[in-house]
Amino acid sequence: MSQTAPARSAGNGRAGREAYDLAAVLNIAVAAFNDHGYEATSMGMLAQRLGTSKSAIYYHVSGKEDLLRLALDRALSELELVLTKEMARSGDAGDRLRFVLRGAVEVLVKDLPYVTLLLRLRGNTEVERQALARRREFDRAVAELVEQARDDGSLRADIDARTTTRLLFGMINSIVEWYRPGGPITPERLADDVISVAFDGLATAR
Amino acid sequence: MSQTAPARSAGNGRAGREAYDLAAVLNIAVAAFNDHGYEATSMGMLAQRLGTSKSAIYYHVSGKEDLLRLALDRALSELELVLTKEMARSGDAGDRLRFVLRGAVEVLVKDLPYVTLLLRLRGNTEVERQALARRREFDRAVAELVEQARDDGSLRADIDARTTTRLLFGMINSIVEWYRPGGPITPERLADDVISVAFDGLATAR
DNA sequence: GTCTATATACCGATAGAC
DNA sequence: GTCTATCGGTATATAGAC
Repeated sequence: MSQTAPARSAGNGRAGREAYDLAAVLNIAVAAFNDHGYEATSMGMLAQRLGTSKSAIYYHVSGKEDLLRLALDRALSELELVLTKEMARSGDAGDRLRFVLRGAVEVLVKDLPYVTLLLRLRGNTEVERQALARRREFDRAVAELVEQARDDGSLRADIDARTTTRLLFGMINSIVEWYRPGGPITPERLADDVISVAFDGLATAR
Repeated sequence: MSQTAPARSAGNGRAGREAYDLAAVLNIAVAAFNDHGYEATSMGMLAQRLGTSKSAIYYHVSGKEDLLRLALDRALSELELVLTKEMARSGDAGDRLRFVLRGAVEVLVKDLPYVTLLLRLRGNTEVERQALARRREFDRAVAELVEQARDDGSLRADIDARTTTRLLFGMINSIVEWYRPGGPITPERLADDVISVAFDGLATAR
């Protein structure tokens, strides 16, 4: 666990310096993990990027795995929030599926480095395995929506639901490998394009 | 470089034992790299999986990075072969694009562990960076096909070609994360489904 | 070709001064 | 809160016997 538990409460006056530090450490760490891979990133490299020493980092977090855990929790919480919002909606399964996919793209863009880290997990440690379990649960919930949409007749039924879900996620998740905010494509346009390609395909309109 | 250069020449009589050994080492290594990540895989782990010692491995290859280089070369050579075959074909750009995508899916399934390793590279070492450069060249060639197909009118033009190519690859490449040969979906069916979803979309036929 | 033993370097993490 | 110095462990890779 982090040694600076109140770090997440923002706007706590002058004591906010600690919160900024933890956030800065986490941002730098996630960027380094994504650049070189989690295992290939040493605490020494993080210290170098932060312009401090290894010990200074250990004051803020209990270790390298703690940084990973905090980062993954942020990504997973944001994704799970999309499902929470979805459950409060009306509409048929097709509409709700579109809502979730759009929400996933938005989270992916908003917290790009954090979601990138999540999507590259290999399950080497217990922290990673627990994160993967949470991610699988998210995937399972979306897969259920896909099945409902299929039963409703809004999705084609000649391809099985599991394959459909996986190809959908494959397309969406791959966004972290190339999309960079601030480029020519806005997040809204990106979400539109993804959903349009997924549902209507690339071929010229029939 | 490998110390057993003639290892690739198959069918060389009784001396074929060395070839088998190198192939076995490579297969085990690639599997381990995919399970734990390249950096997180130690030579000791490979020795354990092979039932020998670290030194025995160093007799066959010059080091851990040599194993990575051999594995990536195999995956890249197979993918590049698809483009070579494509250039000898006639037909419009749309047909040729479908041919390349189908070929990519087939290579991906046939050499699943090797392509998986390729797709997970981070570019930490020179070997990885050179492999990434070759992969980018492959991607660029396919992107060119996409543009031609767009100009021909066989692909929709309301989404830019780069985004189209990336979403296509995202869907195809994600196959390594879930597809397992020997399951209920044959490679041919998989290729059909991927191309069908990519071109016609998931929505019920209009 | 494979083994044990080891050289050398770097890893994550800690101690203790300031 | 950050520093230098260092611990114990493990990594890649090699030496030399067999």
